[in-house]
Amino acid sequence: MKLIVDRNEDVPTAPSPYQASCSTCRLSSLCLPLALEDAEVDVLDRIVQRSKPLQKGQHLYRESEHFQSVFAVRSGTLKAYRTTDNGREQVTGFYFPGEILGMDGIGNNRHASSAKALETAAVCEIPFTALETLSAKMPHLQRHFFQLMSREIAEDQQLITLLSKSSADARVAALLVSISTRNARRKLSSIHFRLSMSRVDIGNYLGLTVETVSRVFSRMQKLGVLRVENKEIEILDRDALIEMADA
Amino acid sequence: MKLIVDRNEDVPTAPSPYQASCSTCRLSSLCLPLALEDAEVDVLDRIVQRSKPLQKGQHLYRESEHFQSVFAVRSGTLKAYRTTDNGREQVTGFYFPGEILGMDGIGNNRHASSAKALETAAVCEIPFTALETLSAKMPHLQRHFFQLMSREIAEDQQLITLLSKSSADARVAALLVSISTRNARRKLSSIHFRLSMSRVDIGNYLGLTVETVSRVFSRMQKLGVLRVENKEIEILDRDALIEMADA
DNA sequence: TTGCCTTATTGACGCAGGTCAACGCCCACC
DNA sequence: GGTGGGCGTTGACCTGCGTCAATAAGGCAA
Repeated sequence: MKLIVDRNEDVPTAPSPYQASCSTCRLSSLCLPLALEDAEVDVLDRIVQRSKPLQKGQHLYRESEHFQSVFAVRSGTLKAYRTTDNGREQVTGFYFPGEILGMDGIGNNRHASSAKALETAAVCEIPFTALETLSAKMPHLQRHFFQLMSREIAEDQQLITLLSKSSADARVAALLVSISTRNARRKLSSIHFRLSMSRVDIGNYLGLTVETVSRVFSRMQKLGVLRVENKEIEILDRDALIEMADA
Repeated sequence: MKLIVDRNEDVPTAPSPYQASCSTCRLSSLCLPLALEDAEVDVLDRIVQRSKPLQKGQHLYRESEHFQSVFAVRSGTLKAYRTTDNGREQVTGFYFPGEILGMDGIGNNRHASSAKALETAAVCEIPFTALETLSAKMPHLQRHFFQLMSREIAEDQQLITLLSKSSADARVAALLVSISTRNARRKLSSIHFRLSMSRVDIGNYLGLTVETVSRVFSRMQKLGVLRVENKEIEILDRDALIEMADA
C-alpha cells in the first residue's frame, strides 16, 4: 500500500507543477544559465517553457520536423538518433540532465535527428528565436551558446575517432567512462550507476551488435574491471577501463 | 626585387595582394557573408584578415593551441585531424573553398583538432571575439553562424552513421558523392576532379586502411562506376555511386 | 501468480577487412 | 637522365566481429 509521502513524486521541486525556474534549478551550473548573472538568468527564465514529463518511449521531436526549440534535460535520459536512407537507425547521442539537445536542427530549420525518452524524462524547452534575440542582448549567453555548440562538435569528433578505429572493448570502455564522468559532474556516483539505455541502443551507438556488447560486458566482468548485473554497472577498476578506452 | 605595392601586406584589408574583400569574393555566396546585406558585408570585411598562402603540409593551427579565430578556406584544401591518447591520428574532416573550419575550438578556447594544408591553400582568418561582437549587432550574422555550427554538427553525425555500420564500399562511395556535391556548389565539375588528399588520408578519415581504399577504387573501376587514374577521379555512374553510399 | 514478450547471454561459424609483404610507378632532386 | 623515397596497388593470409540460433532472464498485464 502506498504512503502519503509518495505524492511528493508529483512535486519535483518548488511552486509550478514542474519546475519553478532556472534560478532554483540545481542543474543551472551545468546548463544554459552557466556564466550568466542572476539578473540575466531571470530574463532567460522567462523564455524557457517547462512542460509535462515525457513517458518512456515518447518522442520529444522527430527527424525532419520543423525546428523551433532546443531542449535542456531536467531529469531522465533521452537518446538522439537518425534513420538512414536504407532504413537503418543510428543512435547519435545520449542526453543526461543538464545537457542540451536539438542543436543539430538550427542549420536547416528542421531537426536532423529524432529524440526519444529512454525513461520518464522532463525537459525544458527553449524557443530558438527567443534565444537568438536574447543572445544578441546578452553577450554571456551568446558566448555560452556558441560554446555549447562547439562542444557538441568536439564530442561528435571524439565519437568519430572512436568509431573509426577502436576495438569493441575500447568503444564500450569509452562509453562507460563518459557516463561515469558525466555522472560525476552531476554529483552522482561515478562508479556505480544504472544504464538507462538497452544493449541494443549501446550497440547501435557504438557501431556494434548487441551480442558483441554483451560479450564485452562479460569479458570485462571476468577481468574484474566491472561488475554487471543487468542494467546496474559497478566500475571496479576505473584506471583499467580508461586504459582500455584508448587501445 | 620587391615592388612597392608589396607593402600592402601590412594593411590586411582593402587593396591587398591576396584578395580584395568579401564583397568581391566569388565564394561569398557559400561563405560567411551569405544572407548578409551589402552594408553588413562591408562591416564583416573589416574584421577579416587575409594573409599569405599556406604551403602544402603547413599547419594552420594545432590541437590544444589557444583558440582565437575561425578560418574560411579561399583556395586549396585542408584536413582537420586529432591525435588520440595512444598517438593514432584521426582525420575529422576535409575543408574546401568556401567552407569554415576551426569552430571546434570555441568550446574550450583551445583548438580541438589540428588543421593542415593538403596543397597550397589560402584562408581568411576571422577573429572570433570580433565575430561575436559583430554577431550581437547583426542578427543575420549571428543566425548564420549558428547555422554553420549546426550544420557542422549534422555533418559529423552523418559521418558517425557512416563509420558506425557501413561497408568499405559505402564509405568510399559516400566520400566521393560528398566531394562531388561540394564541387557542384562551387560550380566545378561534379563528375571529374582531382583528389587533393592521399589514400592514407582517405583511409584515415573513413576508418579504413590504405589497402582497403585502394581495393575499393579498383573494384569500382572494374564495375564501371569510376575511372581512377592516380588522384584523378571520373565518376561514370553517379546513381550507382549514390546507391552504394547507403548500402 | 501465470504467461507472454522483450531483452540479454552464450556458442558455433563465416566473412569483410586488417595485416604483412612484395612490387611498380611517379616525381623530386641531384 | 638517373636514382631514391614516398605513394599506391595487389596478393595471401588471419582475426575480430557479425550472423544465426538456442536459451535464459526480466518485466508487465491480466
